[in-house]
Amino acid sequence: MARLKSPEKRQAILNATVSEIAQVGLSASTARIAKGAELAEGTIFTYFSSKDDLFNELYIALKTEVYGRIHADFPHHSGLRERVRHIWIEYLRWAMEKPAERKVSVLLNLSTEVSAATRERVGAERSAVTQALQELDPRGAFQGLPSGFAASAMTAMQEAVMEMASKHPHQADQFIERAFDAFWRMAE
Amino acid sequence: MARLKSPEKRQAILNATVSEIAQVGLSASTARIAKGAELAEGTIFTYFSSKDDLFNELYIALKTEVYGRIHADFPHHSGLRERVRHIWIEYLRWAMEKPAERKVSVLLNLSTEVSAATRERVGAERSAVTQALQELDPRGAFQGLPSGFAASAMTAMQEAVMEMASKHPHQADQFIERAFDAFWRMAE
Amino acid sequence: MARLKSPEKRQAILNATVSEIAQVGLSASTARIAKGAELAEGTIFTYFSSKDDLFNELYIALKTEVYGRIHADFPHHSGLRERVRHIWIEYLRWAMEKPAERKVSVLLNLSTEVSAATRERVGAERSAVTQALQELDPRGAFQGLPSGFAASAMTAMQEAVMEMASKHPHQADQFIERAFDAFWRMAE
Amino acid sequence: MARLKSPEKRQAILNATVSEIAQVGLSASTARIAKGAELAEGTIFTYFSSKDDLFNELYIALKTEVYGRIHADFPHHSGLRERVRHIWIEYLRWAMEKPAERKVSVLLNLSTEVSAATRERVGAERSAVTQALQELDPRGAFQGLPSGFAASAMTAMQEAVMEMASKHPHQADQFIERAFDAFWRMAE
DNA sequence: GATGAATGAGGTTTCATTCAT
DNA sequence: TATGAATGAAACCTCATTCAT
Repeated sequence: MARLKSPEKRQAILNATVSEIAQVGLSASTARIAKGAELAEGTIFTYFSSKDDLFNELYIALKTEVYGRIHADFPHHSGLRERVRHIWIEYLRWAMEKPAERKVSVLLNLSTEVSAATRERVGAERSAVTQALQELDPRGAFQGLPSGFAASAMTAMQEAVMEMASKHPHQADQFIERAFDAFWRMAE
Repeated sequence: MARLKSPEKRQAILNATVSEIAQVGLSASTARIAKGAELAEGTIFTYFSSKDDLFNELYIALKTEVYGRIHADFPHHSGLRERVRHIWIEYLRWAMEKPAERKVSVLLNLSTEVSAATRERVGAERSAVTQALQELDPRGAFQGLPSGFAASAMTAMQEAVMEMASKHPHQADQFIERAFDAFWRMAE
Repeated sequence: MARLKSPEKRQAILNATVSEIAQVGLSASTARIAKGAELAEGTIFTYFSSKDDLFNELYIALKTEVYGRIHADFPHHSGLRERVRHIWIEYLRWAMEKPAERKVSVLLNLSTEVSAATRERVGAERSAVTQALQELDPRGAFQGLPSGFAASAMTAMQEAVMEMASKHPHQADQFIERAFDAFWRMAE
Repeated sequence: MARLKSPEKRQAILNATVSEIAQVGLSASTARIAKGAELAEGTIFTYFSSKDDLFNELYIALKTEVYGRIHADFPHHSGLRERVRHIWIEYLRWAMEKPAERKVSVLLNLSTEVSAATRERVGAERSAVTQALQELDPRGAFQGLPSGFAASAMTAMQEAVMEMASKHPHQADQFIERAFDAFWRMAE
């Protein structure tokens, strides 16, 4: 048989895509991505049917990575605060360990190139997260705000933490904890 | 004497740019922007030296618009809560009245095409805002977090409000108020 | 005002297209066509929206040229033989004067790139030709064959003449006449 | 010993090539041909040294098929009319039974990819046909026209019959006979 | 021999920018 | 100043062919 499609090359392409998008934005070219992955330009298209497909698959890979991490040792049987804190921390740790991935994730979120179908596919993978955040909705200051607001607020506050933490990386763990306390005030 | 450059045309270009970017993202082409402004393709380049320049100028125009609005009837002599509430409300009103402008503003914020110099130039225009938000830093749950965190948190929370408000536009005013209460809990 | 689109350049593109297709077939590339027309690659696309459009327009131009020539001094009031002979001669003269045009015309006829709509548009331009050829259908050996066969037979026989005439160009006029006599035998 | 090249696979490639070219023209890709033959992309190149070679071999195969059929029960000892009629009928029957093959044959005839050498090789296989058609040259209306014209005229007229017959398939046999009568008028 | 991943040249088309008008 | 045709680099993608398996 001929060579098999190599998962390593596929991953190399995804990695190179992250790195290019992080540098130049969504206008990253397939030619430069190929060069980054040390592959021929054409090879990208044996792994992804089009640039669009590549971006959608990357979106899925990134989301899967974070949610996988969050679910890995999720404290399903702990109290709400503990579960929300777990989400808070794991997400922020990932984001800080992999700033390029996180930046690309943000850009893809805003992009029209990621299809609704792709977004839906990913939604399924975050059940425990979704549930915990839904429990926040009727609590504290979130009462009277539409369902889903707590989740949005959390994501939003995490953005703020990211920004700060990237400026003071050695204090990051401390910020993460303190900022969670701030966030939790809204839920009490 | 030669004709003068017309401020109306300049503004038409900026408006068309907003509308194009809102539709297709930062890959909006100068040709389509020109068509949107009902001008010839080349005319863009008598008003802006390059596409890059256009995007930077647009960034400035958008930021100037919001901050101008916030400063217009800013309650300089009121208490902190009132001043922060004013910023909160005015920004959100602008964002909801002009969703395309806001969307473009977000995209430009994330873009590498807007230079550091441009971002600095705009910083100067937000003195009252900056000052009010700095006063938040040592308060409530923001203690122990780096200076600037409160401002980031506010921006972030406003994102969350925007998202919700765009889904339930008729209740927007109510959300804005309630969400401010939630935010303010962190500062108490 | 800016430069106007120049009919000369449009024609230069069409000519270069003929010459390229004549040499390499329908796989002629836009890059080589542009070079042949001594224009930049991009310029082709200010005159034709796509390669497909170019080929369709070329088809129309070629057909219009022949039919225009045939209709120019068409003997509308002569007998059938004279009218058919006129068509026979004028078509063959054109084909022999412009062998590349004719070759391209044949290739485009067989090509799927020329749309049905384009073919119809051209049909309208050949009224006198169509009519004369229809008068042939019930005559001589064409009786009992479907309508349109005489026209096909004529085209077909002209192909044969073309082939011979291109091998013996100095006797071409003589062949054209004699071959018409042969063709006409079928109609008597 | 190594496996032998399989004549079945070679034929499968030729068949798939016919079917692809019939559908999309001479731009048929080797990848799609391979898929049509249910073989791997690379396998084509163990049977044919290049795409060009494949097309030339296909040309030969198609011509060999028709001439083989015509020669199979050729009435060598009959009169000229009978021999020409045999050629006429057998060719048209083949063309109508295998419209894709015929279409491809026409396209390859016009193509620059089929070399002069290939065309010559095939010429040898049509001795009886060539001879019968040469006997037509000095007859009837073909007098005074160059040698070979009768053969061209016949091919040409067959094209016309094909076109009509494909539009009225159930009357095809009848057309074939009647059109032969028309053709023969030129030879009387 | 058979496979299909890998290659990179070359295809069509878009686009920011220039410049003749 | 305003126009839009002209430019050619660069974008995405296809493809014949090679070669590791």
